[in-house]
Amino acid sequence: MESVTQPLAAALRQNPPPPTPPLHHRILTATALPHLKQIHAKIVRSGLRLPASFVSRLLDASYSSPSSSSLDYVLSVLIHYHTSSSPLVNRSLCTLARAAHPPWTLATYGRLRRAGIGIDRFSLPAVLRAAAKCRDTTSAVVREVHGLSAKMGFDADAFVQTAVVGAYAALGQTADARGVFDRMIHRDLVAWSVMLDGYCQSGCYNEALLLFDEMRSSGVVPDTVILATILSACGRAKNLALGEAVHSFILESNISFDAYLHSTLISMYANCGLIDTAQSLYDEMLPKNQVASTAMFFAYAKLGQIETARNIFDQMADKDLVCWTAMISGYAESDQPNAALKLFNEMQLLGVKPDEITMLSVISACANLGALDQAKGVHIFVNRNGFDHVLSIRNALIDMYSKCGSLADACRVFNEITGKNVITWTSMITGFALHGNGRSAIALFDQMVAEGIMPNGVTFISLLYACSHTGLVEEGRRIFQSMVDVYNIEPKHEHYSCMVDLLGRAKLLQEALELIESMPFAPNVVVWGSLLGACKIHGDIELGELVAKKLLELNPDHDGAYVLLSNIYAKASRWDDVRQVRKLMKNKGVLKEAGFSWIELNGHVHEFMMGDKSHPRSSDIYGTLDEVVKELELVGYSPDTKAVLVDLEEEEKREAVLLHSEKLALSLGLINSTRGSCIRIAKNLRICEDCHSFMKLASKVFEREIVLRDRTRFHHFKDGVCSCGDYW
DNA sequence: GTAGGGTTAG
Repeated sequence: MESVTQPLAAALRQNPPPPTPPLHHRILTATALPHLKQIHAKIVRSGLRLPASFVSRLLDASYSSPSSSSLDYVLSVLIHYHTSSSPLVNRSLCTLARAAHPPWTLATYGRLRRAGIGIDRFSLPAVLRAAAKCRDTTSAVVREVHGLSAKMGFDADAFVQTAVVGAYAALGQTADARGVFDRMIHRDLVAWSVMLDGYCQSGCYNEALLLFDEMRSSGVVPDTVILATILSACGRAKNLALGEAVHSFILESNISFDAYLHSTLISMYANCGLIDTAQSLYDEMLPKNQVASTAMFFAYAKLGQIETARNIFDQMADKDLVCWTAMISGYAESDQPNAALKLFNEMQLLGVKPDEITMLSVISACANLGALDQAKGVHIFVNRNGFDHVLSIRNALIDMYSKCGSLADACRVFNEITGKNVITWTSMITGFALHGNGRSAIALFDQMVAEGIMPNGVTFISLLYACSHTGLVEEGRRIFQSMVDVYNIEPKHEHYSCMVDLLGRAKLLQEALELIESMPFAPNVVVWGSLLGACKIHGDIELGELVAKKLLELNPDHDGAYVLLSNIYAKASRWDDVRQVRKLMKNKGVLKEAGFSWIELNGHVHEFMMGDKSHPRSSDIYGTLDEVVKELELVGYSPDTKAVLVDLEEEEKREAVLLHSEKLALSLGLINSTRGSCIRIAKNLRICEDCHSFMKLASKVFEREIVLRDRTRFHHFKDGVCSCGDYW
């Protein structure tokens, strides 16, 4: 302190400002830190006593331009001026804890304790809040403060104990929080509220709802804060019955219907699928606030009514970060990654700074787009904006890189992470699975378990998927068994679906059917769909008909069922049956999802439909395609018209096959690349057999590595072979 | 102590 203030004081002496206002006036008005420090030094020298309000301003100024030297300064002031139970100490800790400098609060707390300065019932909650906010804190700090609070005799102090509950809950230690809560002698509404919210923050909505029940039976009457928390939990847990009960309770109790409750009700009904109820509540709301509007449009976005969502979004006068993020996420989840990225750019042009949640949606959009250059751009943005050490973001980056075809980049991000969680491992396992590297996926799983990370249900979906795409039948069976026997995870539809896929692909159709019949719950469309896919691969008409029937019983509009069934018939040249299925589809208004491919060149995404002529370089593309076909025919390529599933003349079929969208994308890629380089193509449906052979030959003849992402996996074509080993 | 946006799979 001396070294900082003395030169300034000296400067002051040498060059005193001529019409100096009286010292007491300056004490009352100064706000800038250097100025305050000068006055501080003067007062210290003059032996005057410092007014508390001045010290308080001095501290505020120090916190507003934080650095380690200003922290030292704060401490020296505090240590110099403290009294045994100083409100100033508490205020400092609170300010530090709120000012997004939680590690400093902890450091300050430690040094104050060492200096023997009073820590009392008011300082402990501030320290706890800081501990809970620190990203890397384990519960050790909370445990320490918790122990200290007991030692100091605050175990019956509702204020302190509520803070302990809140701190454990904020770290996700809901069991510890609940333990403290249960031992509290006096529980006020705030204590209930903190515990309820703690459950909700950790995603334990059902526990929250149970606790709410308990609260009501113990005669505690909820207030609006608690009701809002509970309604939100009902929405997230999709517990419509309780949500409606709470709604009635609010109406019956004449509780004032404030904006909080109104927005929460809208979001509860929307989350429970009652969009019309949500809409009429929203219509009644005047004025409509940002929260309610965001809840409303996000609900439409989740229902796939993205245009309705966008209309509400566009009508909003003020849009905060949550609002932008919700719309970006809405596009990302609705398979419109380009729109999501476009909106992200617009948001930034308006000067709105993204947070971690925004970035997660943007990264996910980029993953779905599958464009590597854009992905790298997003990664650079993440690094430049200080998101690079956030675990959830790094996890999302692993997924993004693997879905953009660069397993190497995904591995790099993975290897740099210390403190990997189950999502980190699962994302990497999924990466290997997507690229057909089943052995690596299993090896990574073993390593994960060896490092003491518990797999979850999603981990097993990825693992089984990896086995299925590599044909590792025996390993798949073993993993499925260990999931139940060793890890005690109940297999769900998704797991059975992967197993059916695994067995079905390996031509074990009967075993797959038996597995479905042995399921402890009714199979859904996805499970039957996996079996139908296998019937198509192996041309099993009889079983295929049966499975398609089951599928259509569950969902008469399932386009996949019709398409696969007609493919099965087409493969066997049963054109009458094909026509009949197509007629049925037409009558029912079921549309086949249109196939398209896209390719990224210099950060620009080019999209192609089958036979698309809308590209500006269309004539070059078709010219190139003709030459490519000629060259490939020299090395034995002949269009495999089995892939054409409509009854056409042979020549027409040949043309149809040659117009597949991925071939157009490849032609554009060839025009824009040189020998030895890599061409990356993505496709929304699965690649057909003819395009697969075409890509293999093209990779050899034109000396390009071709990385093609289809609906379910990656194919890396190089030197005439594909990484999938033709097993897909 | 309160409402709206989130990463792995599908």
